[in-house]
Parts: sequence; C-alpha cells; structure tokens
Amino acid sequence: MSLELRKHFEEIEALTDEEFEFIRPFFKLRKLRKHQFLIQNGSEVHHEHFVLKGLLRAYYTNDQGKEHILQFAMENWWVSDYQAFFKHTHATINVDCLEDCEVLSLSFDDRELICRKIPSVGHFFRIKANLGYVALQRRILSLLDQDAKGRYEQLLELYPNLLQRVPKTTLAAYLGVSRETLSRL
Amino acid sequence: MSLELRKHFEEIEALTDEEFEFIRPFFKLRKLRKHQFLIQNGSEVHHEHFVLKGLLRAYYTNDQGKEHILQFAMENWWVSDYQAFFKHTHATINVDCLEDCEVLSLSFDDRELICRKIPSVGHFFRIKANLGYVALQRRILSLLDQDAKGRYEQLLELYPNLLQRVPKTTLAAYLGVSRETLSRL
DNA sequence: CGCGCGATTGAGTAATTTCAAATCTAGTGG
DNA sequence: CCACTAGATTTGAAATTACTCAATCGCGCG
Repeated sequence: MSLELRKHFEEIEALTDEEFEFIRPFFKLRKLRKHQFLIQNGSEVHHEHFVLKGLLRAYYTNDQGKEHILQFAMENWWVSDYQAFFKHTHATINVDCLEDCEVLSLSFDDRELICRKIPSVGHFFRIKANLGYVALQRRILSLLDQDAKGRYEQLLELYPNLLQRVPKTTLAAYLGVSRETLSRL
Repeated sequence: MSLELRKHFEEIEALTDEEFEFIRPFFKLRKLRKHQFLIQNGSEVHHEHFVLKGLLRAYYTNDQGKEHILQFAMENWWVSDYQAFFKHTHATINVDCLEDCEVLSLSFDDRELICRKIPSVGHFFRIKANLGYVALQRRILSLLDQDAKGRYEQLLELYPNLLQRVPKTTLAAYLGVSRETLSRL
C-alpha cells in the first residue's frame, strides 16, 4: 500500500529505506465513498492528500451556484484546497469523490517536519511544486488561447482516460464551457 | 543592490550573513532596456531572473500572431520561461522589458546547488513555488468564473499600479480580452 | 505641424450561453 | 424480463457576450 507512495517519491528523488520508513507513518490512510467530501467549503484545511485509488474533484461554487473544477485528482496525484492549506485559512472550495477513493493524508505540520528533516523530501516537494506551476501555466494558456473545442481536444489528449471515468458535464465544468456547448463538440 | 534580494528571501525564511554571502555571487546583474528581450522563443533557458527594477512581460504568441501574457514581473518578482527552465527544453514564450530593467539572473544548476547546500534556500524556493501555485489557481478561477469586466476589476484590485505602468492594450493581452472590449469597460 | 501610438466608438459577425424540451442510458425493483 | 426513474446527453431557438474590422479621436514629441 505504501509502494505506490514510495515509487511516486522516487520518480523525483531516491530515498533510502530508513528515510522512507521515517516518513511513512506521517501518512494516514483514509477510505471514502463516491460523493463523499474530503474538504468542505468553510472548514479548516490541515491536510493534503495523495490519491492511492479513485478520482476526486476540487471545485469552486460561485454565488449563482455554478461550479468550476479547479483540478481533478486521480491515482498518484495530490489534492487539497492549496490556498487554505498553505495560507492557513478556511477552505473556499470543495473536494469530493467522483469514485470510491483511498487517500494518504499528510498534515501541514508533518509535511514541514519531514521536508526539513529529510532534504530529499524537501527536494521532492519543491520539484513537485515547480512542475505543478508549469502545468497551471499551460492551463492558463489554454484558457487564453483556445476556444471550447480546442480546450476539449487538449484535455482529451492530456488525460484520455478521464473521458471514461467522468460524465461530460463534469468535463465542461473543468473546461469552463456549458455542458450544451460541449455536447455540440 | 543585494539588499532587496536578501529582504525578499527573508520574507520567507531568515538567512545568516554567511549564508547570504554564499549565495549572493550566484546572482548575476543584468541591465536591459525597454523592448529588449530577456528570453526569446526557441532559445535554451538556463536562468530565472529576480527583478530589481523595471517591468517585464512573459508572453506566448500563437500561430495567428496573437499574444497572450502569461505573467507580468515587476520589482521583487521572479520571471522565466518556467516550462523550459524546469524541463530543460527550448523556450516557447518570449520575455521582454516593458520598461528599462535590472534583474539578478540565477542559473538552474546554481539554483539546485544552493538549494541543496543551504536548506533555508531550498525552503524558500519550495514555499515560493507553493504560493505561485495558488496564485495561478486564483487566476484560473478568475478566467473560469468571471467575465471580461470582472477579471479587469480583479486585476486592478490586485495590482493597482499596473494600470499606471502599462497601456490598456497590454492588460487586455493578460486578461484574454480584445483591447476594444476592454476599452468599453 | 505632422507623425505614431494608444484609446475609443460603431456596426456587423461569430461564439457561447441560457432556457426549454426531448432523448437516451444504466441501474432498480417488481 | 419489463417498467420505472434519475442522471446524462442531445437538440433547438433566442439572447447575450465578445470579437473583428474599420474609422476616428487625442495626445505627446520631434
């Protein structure tokens, strides 16, 4: 069960057995059922979560009740309300399960602890954040440069399996188009 | 001249004099004139740049010649083609000066070196990347949730001084609206 | 004065949204 | 096996938003 986590870390930076044994206990397994909330708007956010199994969405709901998906999170992805997590504020988004899920939850304090204690882990999270940053830049460019069709095609190219796992309505909420427009391709 | 840099680091994490003296020489001062390129599409990107003075833009130009601004960079901001910088690929965007500029340039290898050598610096860049990530998430939400007017107002609220420093045409290229639409407020 | 750049304005067009209705599909219980 | 239902998808038509193209205006500066 920890194998996936270790493999994930070591895609960036190798860890010794001792290092991994040290950090492993800070991750707490949580199992959630489809439709269950991992983070709810207004709550305090002390954890981020590594997805072992399943699929989640992090989404913002505006005044008119319209939902915008900030990110999906499938196996080997991380998810949280990162604004609230890093800035110690209350959640402004929801995170819930689109499928039954298993996640490994890591608290902010434990994260800082292991980053400072084990340089390789600090390195991992630094690189990970850098890669996340460029991924978001790509999405911004997609939103600025592409129309609905272009964005849809880019999404399918990037995550072909998403289409099999979520209804198109949900993809529309990620792309920033109405479900009707998406339906007309 | 290095005072700004040190102050910038220490907004996140304190450094000893020895630590700062160690990292300082890795930053090379570069002065650029308005309209000059810091990074050009197609080139290799070995550096990121800390802005001491001036204002730059990082922008993508699509097939039809339309420009989309990925980020502005004013005093105390960092700028590069981060996709190319982190992934060691060729630049896909341009970075040029909207005003005469002074930047401190740091190479990727030196960055990694000082991050590994001085944990506080690694910590700084990790936190910085995290904050950058949530800033981009906010921009994505803005693009998904707000119309042209809403995005313009949010931008003015966030960076009131930008309006004094760049023509509205340039703001339009950041917001993803035509200059005519922006002109109609 | 006249040039050049940026801002504005108008009119027509294209893309997308909204609202509404119809259709399809998978899962459930009889 | 079939009927029923909830969710998802599609389709239509009108309304809205923003874009494009074009012309005009305003201002600072050589």
